[in-house]
Amino acid sequence: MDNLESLKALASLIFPDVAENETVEYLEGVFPKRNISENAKVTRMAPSPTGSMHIGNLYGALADERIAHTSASDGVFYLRIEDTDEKREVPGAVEKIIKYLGAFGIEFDEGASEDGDVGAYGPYRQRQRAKIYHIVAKKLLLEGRAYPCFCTEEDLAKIHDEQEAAKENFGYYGKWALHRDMPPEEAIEKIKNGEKFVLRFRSLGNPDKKIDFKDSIKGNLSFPENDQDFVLLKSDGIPTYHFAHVVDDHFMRTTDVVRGEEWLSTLPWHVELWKACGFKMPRFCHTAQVMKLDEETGTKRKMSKRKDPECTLGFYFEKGYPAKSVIEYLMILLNSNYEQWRSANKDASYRDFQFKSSNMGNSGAMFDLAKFNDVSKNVIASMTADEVYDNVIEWARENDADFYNLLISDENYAKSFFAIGRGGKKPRKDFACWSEVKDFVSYYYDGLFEIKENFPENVPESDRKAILSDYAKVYSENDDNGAWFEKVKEISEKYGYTSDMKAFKENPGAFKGSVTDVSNVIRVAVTGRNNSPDLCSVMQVLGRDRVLKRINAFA
RNA sequence: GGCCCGUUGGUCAAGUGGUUAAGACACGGCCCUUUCACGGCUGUAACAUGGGUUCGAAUCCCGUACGGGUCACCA
Repeated sequence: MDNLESLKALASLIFPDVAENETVEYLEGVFPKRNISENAKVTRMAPSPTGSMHIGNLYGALADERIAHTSASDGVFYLRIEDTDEKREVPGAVEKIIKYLGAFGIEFDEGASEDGDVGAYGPYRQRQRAKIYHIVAKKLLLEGRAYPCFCTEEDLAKIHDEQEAAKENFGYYGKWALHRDMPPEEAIEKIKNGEKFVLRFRSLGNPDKKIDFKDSIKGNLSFPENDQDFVLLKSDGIPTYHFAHVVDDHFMRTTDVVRGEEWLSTLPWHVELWKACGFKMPRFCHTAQVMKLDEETGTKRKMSKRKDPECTLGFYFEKGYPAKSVIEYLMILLNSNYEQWRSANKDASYRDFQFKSSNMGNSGAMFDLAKFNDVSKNVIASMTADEVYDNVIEWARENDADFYNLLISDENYAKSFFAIGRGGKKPRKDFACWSEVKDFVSYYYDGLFEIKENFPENVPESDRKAILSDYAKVYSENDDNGAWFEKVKEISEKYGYTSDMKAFKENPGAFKGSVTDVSNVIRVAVTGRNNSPDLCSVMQVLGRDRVLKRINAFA
C-alpha cells in the first residue's frame, strides 16, 4: 500500500493528541479483563444527562442492576455518563440521576458518583475519554476502516432529498458516500485549510446478506448487513453514541449490554463496528419499552413526559408512593414470574428473587395505574404503624407543612390510629400513597374534623337525637368491641331498629332499620362520614373528650 | 416508504404440537360483617386475520391487517 505514508500523515494530523506508543494494545493493558468469577455479569446504566428521569430509565436501571447482582456475588453494575451531546446537556442532571436512583434503592458498584469517579475502568464520563476514542479511531483510520468526511449539513440534506426522489434508502453509504474514496493527500489539504470534518466508518457490509443475531431477551434475530458509513467522531472530536458504545463497553469490560429496544435498528451498525475494532462482542439484552394507553386515540404508545404525569419520577415523590411500591411494580413488569414468587415469599426482599433476562417480556408493557395502586396498597399494608408514621411525616414535611405539624404534635396519638387494622393477618389496604392519608385520617384532628356525609336517611331526627343522647350516657372509653356492640344493640332494639341482621335481610320492610343504621348514626357524629375503620377502635383512639363532645353536638 | 420487532380477556400475563387456555389487577354476584377495608367463594371476558403443514395448531410456515421502533455531527 503506497498510500500508507500519506494515511499516517493524515492520522497524525487528525489525532495530534495520540502518541506513537498509545495504541489499542496499550489500552488493553490499561483496562485488563476483569478478574471476576465466570458467571459474573457486568452491566451498566448509561444515561445522557439531558433531562429529568422517567419511569423508563428506572425500569432499565433496575433490569441492569438485577442482572448484574443476581449473576454472581461479584457481578458489577456501574454508571457511565453519556455526555457526548454538549448542546442538550442539562446542568446538575448527573447528580439528580444519582440521587433519584439512590432514593429507589438502586446503587452502583462503580462509575460516576457524587464524589467523582470510582473504579479502575474510568473515567466514566465520556467527554473525559476523548483520548481513548481517538486511539481506537486512529487505528481504524490506518486500517482503512474510517475516513474524514467534509460534507456540510446542506450537502447531507441534498443527498437526503435526492434519495427521496430516487426512492432509495436514506443515509451515507455506497455511491452516496461522497468522500469515501478521497485520497489522503486531498483530505490533508482540506484539513490544513481549516475545513470542518467528521470521521466516518467505512462499511464493508452488503445489505443483500443477512446476519443472524442472538439477543438475550428477543431471541434469534435476523437483519441485513450494515452498509452505512455512519459518523464515528463528530466535528468536535467527540464520538457519537455508536462509537462510544463499542469503545466503552469493550474497555469497561461490559459483559451484558442492556438497553432499550430502540437500539435494535442500529444493531447492525454496532455488529460491524465491534468486528472492525477487533473486539469480542458482549451479550445484548434489548428491553421492551414501558407503554401507555393513549386516552384520545385508544392506542398504545410510548410513555410521554408531557401527557403522562406518572411517567416522570417526580410524580411518585409528589404523590408519596413508597419507593418500594415502584420497585415492586417494575419487577412485575420486568419478570413475568415475579408476582407468583412474591405471593409465596411475602416478606422477602425483591433482591432474593432470581431474576432472569429470559423471563423479560418482549413486547412493551402498558403502565397500569390501577394495578400499580393495588401493588402499592399491599406494600403499605405490610408496614408497621411506626413505618407508616415515619413515611407519612417524611412526605408531609416536604408537601404539607400543616399536616406535618399536626402529626408530630402527638406522635403516639398518630401511631395509635395508624395501628388500627394493621399488623394482623388481613391488614387493611386503605391507601396507595401518602398524599391519600390526610383525608383518610382527618377526623382524628378537631381542626380537620367536619361532617362530610349525611346521617342515615331512614333515621328521623328525633330518633337520631335519642340514640345519641342514650349512647352518650352508656358510653365508656374502656369498652372493648363486644361490650361496645352490646350497648349499640340495646339502643337499637329500644327504638325499633333490629339487631337481628339475618331477620332484617330476609325482610327489611318489617323493620324501621337495623343496628347498622344506629351504628352509622354514631359513626357520622364521631367521624363525619359513613365509612371508617372499626368504630369502637376509632373511639378508643379519639378518647373520651372528643367522642362525647362530638356526640353531644347532635344529641 | 425501507428495515426491524411484536399481536393470548379491558390491563399485566402463563403457555414452546394434544390443556376444560393458568394466575394477578379491574369489573359483577354471593358469603363474612356495625359501615368501609380485608378475606373467602364465584361470574363475565382472550389466542388479530386468511391460507397452508399435521391425525391434531395459541404453539410451525406463508400472506394480510394492526401496533411499536428506527432511518441525525441525539442518545
